[in-house]
Amino acid sequence: MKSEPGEVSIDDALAAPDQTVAWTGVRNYQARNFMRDAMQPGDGVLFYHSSCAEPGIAGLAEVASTSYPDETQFDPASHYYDAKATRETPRWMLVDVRIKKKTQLLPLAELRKMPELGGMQILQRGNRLSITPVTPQEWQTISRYLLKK
DNA sequence: GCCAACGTTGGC
DNA sequence: GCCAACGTTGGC
Repeated sequence: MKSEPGEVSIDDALAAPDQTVAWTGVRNYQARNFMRDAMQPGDGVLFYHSSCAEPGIAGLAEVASTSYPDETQFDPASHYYDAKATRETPRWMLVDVRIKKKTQLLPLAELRKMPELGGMQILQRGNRLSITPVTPQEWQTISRYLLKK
């Protein structure tokens, strides 16, 4: 899951109550559908810093809730306000994400050097989705790399 | 700041 | 439903 550290960094998430943040601001249907339909509490999350000086994986997290409406869609003062969304028929759903471990940054450039990750969705040309699935093999490769001393 | 790639919008 | 125009993402 991508986050711009200028908005919510892994340190921001660590400082939040219960190390948990609501994943607000997703306004892409595919990404929303992953949160709404595919994610379960306890699922592993790679916390990725995007649009910053050093893009890459900053730590390990987990899905900490089932999906529920993103409050920011109802708030006219929010950058993420959506006039077409109502409380009766919300358009944007999110999940809570709890940080489990901040790690050394695993930079995008390093990810690209790992042959086992050649098929990883986030590394594909033109990928822009802020939430993408990770295969068990990719998870193994990355979490081992992150947790090794 | 550039720009490739992709998503969304809206006229027809 | 098509598709051109426009907006956004995100690495570099």
